[in-house]
Amino acid sequence: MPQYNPNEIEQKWQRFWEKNETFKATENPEKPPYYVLDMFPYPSGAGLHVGHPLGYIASDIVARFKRNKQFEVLHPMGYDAFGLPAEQFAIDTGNHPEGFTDKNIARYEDQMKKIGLSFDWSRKVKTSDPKFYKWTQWIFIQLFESWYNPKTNCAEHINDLIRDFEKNGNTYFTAEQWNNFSEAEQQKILMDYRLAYIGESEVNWCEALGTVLANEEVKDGVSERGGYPVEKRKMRQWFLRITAYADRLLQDLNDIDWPQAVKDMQTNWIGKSVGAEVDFRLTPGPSPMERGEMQGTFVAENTEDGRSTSDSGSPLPGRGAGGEANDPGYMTSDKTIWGTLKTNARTNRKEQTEAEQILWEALRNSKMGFKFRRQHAIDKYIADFVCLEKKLIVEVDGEIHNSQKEQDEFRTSILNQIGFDVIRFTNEEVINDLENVLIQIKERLNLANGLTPGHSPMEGGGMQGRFGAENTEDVQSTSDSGSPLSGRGAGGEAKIRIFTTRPDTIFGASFMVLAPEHELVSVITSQDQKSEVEKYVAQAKLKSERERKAETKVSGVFSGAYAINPFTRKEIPIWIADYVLGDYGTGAIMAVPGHDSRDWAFAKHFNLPIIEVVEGGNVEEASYDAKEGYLVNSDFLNGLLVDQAIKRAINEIELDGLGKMKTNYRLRDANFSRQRYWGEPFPIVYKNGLPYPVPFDALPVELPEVESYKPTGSGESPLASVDRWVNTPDGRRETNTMPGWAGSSWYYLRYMDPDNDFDFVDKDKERYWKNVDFYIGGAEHATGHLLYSRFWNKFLFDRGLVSTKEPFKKLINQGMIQGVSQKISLDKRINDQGIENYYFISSELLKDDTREIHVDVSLVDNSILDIDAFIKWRTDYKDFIFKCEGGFWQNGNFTKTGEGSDQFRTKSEVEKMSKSKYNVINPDEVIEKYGCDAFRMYEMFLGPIEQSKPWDTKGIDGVSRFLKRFWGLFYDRDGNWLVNEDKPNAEELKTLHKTIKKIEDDIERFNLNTCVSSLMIAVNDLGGYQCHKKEILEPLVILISPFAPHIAEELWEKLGNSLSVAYAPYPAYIESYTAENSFEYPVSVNGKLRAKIELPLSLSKEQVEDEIKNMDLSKWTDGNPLKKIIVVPGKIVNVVV
RNA sequence: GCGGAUGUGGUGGAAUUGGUAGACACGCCAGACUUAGGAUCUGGUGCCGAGAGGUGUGCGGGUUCGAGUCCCUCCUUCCGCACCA
Repeated sequence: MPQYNPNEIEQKWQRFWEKNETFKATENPEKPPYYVLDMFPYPSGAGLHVGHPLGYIASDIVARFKRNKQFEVLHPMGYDAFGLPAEQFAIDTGNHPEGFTDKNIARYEDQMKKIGLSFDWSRKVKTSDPKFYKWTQWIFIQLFESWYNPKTNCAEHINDLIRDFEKNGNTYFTAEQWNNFSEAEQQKILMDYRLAYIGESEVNWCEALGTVLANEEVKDGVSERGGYPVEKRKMRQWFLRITAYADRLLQDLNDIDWPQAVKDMQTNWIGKSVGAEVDFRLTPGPSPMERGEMQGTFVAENTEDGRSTSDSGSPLPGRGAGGEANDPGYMTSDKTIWGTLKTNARTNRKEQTEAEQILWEALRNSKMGFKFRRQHAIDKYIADFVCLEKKLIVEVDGEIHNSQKEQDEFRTSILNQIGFDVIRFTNEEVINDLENVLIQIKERLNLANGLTPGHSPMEGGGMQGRFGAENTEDVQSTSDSGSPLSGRGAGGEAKIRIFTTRPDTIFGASFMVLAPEHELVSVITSQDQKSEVEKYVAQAKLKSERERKAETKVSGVFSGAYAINPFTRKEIPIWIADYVLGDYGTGAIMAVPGHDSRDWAFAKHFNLPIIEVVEGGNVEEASYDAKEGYLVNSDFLNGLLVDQAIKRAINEIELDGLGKMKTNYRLRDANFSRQRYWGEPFPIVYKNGLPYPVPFDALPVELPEVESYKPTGSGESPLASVDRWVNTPDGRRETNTMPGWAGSSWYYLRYMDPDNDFDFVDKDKERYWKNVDFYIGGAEHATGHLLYSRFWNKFLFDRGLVSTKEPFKKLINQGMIQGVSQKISLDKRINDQGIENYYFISSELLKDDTREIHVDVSLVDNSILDIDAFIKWRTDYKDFIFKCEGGFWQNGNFTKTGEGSDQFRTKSEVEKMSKSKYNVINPDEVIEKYGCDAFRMYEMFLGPIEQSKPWDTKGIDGVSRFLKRFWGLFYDRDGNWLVNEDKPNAEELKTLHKTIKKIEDDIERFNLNTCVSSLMIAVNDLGGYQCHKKEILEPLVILISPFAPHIAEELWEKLGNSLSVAYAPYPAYIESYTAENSFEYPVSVNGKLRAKIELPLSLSKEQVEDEIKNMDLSKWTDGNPLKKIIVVPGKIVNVVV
């Protein structure tokens, strides 16, 4: 084969590799393992464009290099096959998404194989394959059957927790109580601990489409398809308790070699802030109660989504101090407002409704077997009827309650927390069917039987309340904060709990701010401010999240209430403002305008006092936010540095019982449910409404065939309509499916052992490969996939299922390849007859105000437009004039009008590669023309992998020529074999060994662009020496093989080797060959390069100095004496005059 | 606003610990071979200047014998987060 014919040899070797399974990895104990992985591709219908292979080529080079370095290399590829485009295709066409997906996969694979990537295709996985998702389901069951033990900081089997409950109980219940709980009660409690749990969260519901939409399907508040309105709707969802791992996910970032940008993004996403929670007491000011208002009006306002920062939000109830929960039963009312409550209660008793009167007659005098009281104050509320012994509250609601369900729910949840069961009836129920009402009350009383009254919030129906309150998307999971109404009982005073990261500045807290959705807003608001506050809160609710984000101006309203700064003892006003977020911290802050810019802006706007407590700025001019400087105006903190003051303040706060040190996270638990067909079914069956995992031998739970992929209209997934699948002898199946990231969270483990039917990965194999050594992919996965996989991996590690803490040791984000668009300009001229004439104008004649249109890049060569091809493509322009410097073209004829070129030039611009810009480069075509070795090398040659850079097809000529020159070292133009057995000379050896060193160093650092350069230099040098020596060329073939594997295999074979070059040992670098014995020193005078002098490298500094002194430098020294000579051996000489 | 990245010839980029700025390649210019050139080969190519020389890594300042590289201020472009207490 005389001429270099890339297409021929590339096909030959690709077939060879496939047939011989050249890249099949084994768990070879003789070799060190190296795992190279590309991020899991989702096979989209569009196939690959030149941007996609960048990462694949880079990782392939690393994989091939490591094989030459005698590592056992695992380099697999597979597909993240579940996803929205396939779902949408199925909905649109009625065809099964699997066929669509498989077709796309085939296309992807075909393209990847043409690039000569050295994947071990025998390990291919596909997430939608039941053999794969069997184990995704299995891992889900492991999560379901695990809880996070905060004491060991480790996930443990839920059975360990159950055993502990059976033996020791927990803060809320005794062992005996636990053992007497019904199965349902136990399961509900355990749900608060499981790492996979059911909660409730808001989804994007589109009524018109009858379906739930993903965030990316919603644009500007309407559905992307059709533009229908989208509203938030609460749905029961599965969640994964990633928040339990928040701190470890953060800490272990230190141990992995990832781009700082990705680490920063994860750090930011987890959002840890350490500070203190501090209770601020309210001053005993006027409250709604004292104004004799009805109970309904002073029910604390519920947050919009039912979320509270209360203890009920904690998934780990056992963790907290739990103090508030153990209040003695006799203290049923809030002391601060007892006076008011008493008055109200008396009034209410006099003004009983008909229904209340009827019920009272049935309950009074222990007619039900237990003593009931009516209009009795409990906490901040007045209960219609209460049985204190059984802690059962009975409420009778009139019409008004229909409109305040949310408030009632909140009230119920608060009462549940302090241990009361609440049962509610309407007036009608009591009047029309008293008997049924009494039966229900009786049942509730019996349910509470056997429990010691008055101790646990978990007992009886209380659990339901707990559970209900917990099921919000934004569970403040890692929070173990107490109720916002804490302090009941213990202190007997109303408090507002704030979170601050700057407890040192507490003496500078001159006001407080509550989020508009804070539950105490309506409780504390004074009569005078009531209407204004209500108006503000209503406005804040109306504002969409978008508007609230866009809003920059300061807004807020005074509540009329005051609190006492626990350190200054001064009264400070409480404001309501939406710059404080309801779902972060406690939804309330102490405002320190001197040292927080937002507080400062607020204080300035509303003319509130600004107190300096840290020296270093001018708080009249701006807040001083820096954590540097000494404390002033702060009593016992005066003179301390900020760091010391923070510690001292927290210490003091804890000693005084005002609060405690506290860590907050922004991270939220991960929603794991999708209302879709095309995803992994949950291995869950509901018995009596409680979820149970299916037994192991029932796995995988396969996706059933469905009649239609269309949305059900009810918000449920299409699976819900398959009765025969949904209904099992054991109960009803979960009909949600798992999200796209389920499979991708652990796929890297499956590659280690893809066909195992008995385990998700064999333990020994997992211990051999451990984790991914080198991972490459796009930066868009920084906080999604990369965080979830770390979480799953840590979980599996905790449970002893994998052996490493982190899944991906080294990570690189590849940049994008941008397109170079070509544009031509359309100009307009009005001729004598006043008719508008449009014509195109060559770019060098360009004026500013022309209209530009994109031209397909294939019609442009070197910014010269092929006009004939253009008008063939866009026939609507066929009669247009194309004006050039020397004349114009029209209908294929050129009319010369003057001097200059007849070429029509385009304007180029770097843009994203996209169809609409006609700048997409198809790798298939490039490979067809230049060969895939040239394509691979050029992609690397463009620049550093991490950077985005434009694709310039012209540039590929450079590497194409290089490969031909390289070939030319082996064959002459007539196809004669040139390689000889001559001994290489020193120069040739130097070239070879410098290259060996350079390639090795650069690949280890992932500088693949400079590798290509150094190979070019080597080939240029050897070409210059006319070197055709086997001793030089054979090692060079190995050096080039990771980059251009096909040409390397071909020449390797021609050199007489029978085995693939893929496993040839990387040549050893021998330093002595590269040693120089002399150096041409650049000599600069006062830092400016003036002369050069060739000197032996063996000379000492002093000897070099002597040589310099003997030089004639007078031209540049102006006759001034040499002050100093600086000699850097082997580098430079600088003469100072 | 906060955080990160980035800025070097006409273009992509190189310069690994502070030591000859512009490697390698594209493009361009000139030449050779050729019926031809969108093939191949040779030479040249930061800018200003005829030259000597001057000047030059986003702007301005600093440290140093010496700065693309270190420090400070500001700016450009891109990405991420966005009232996180």
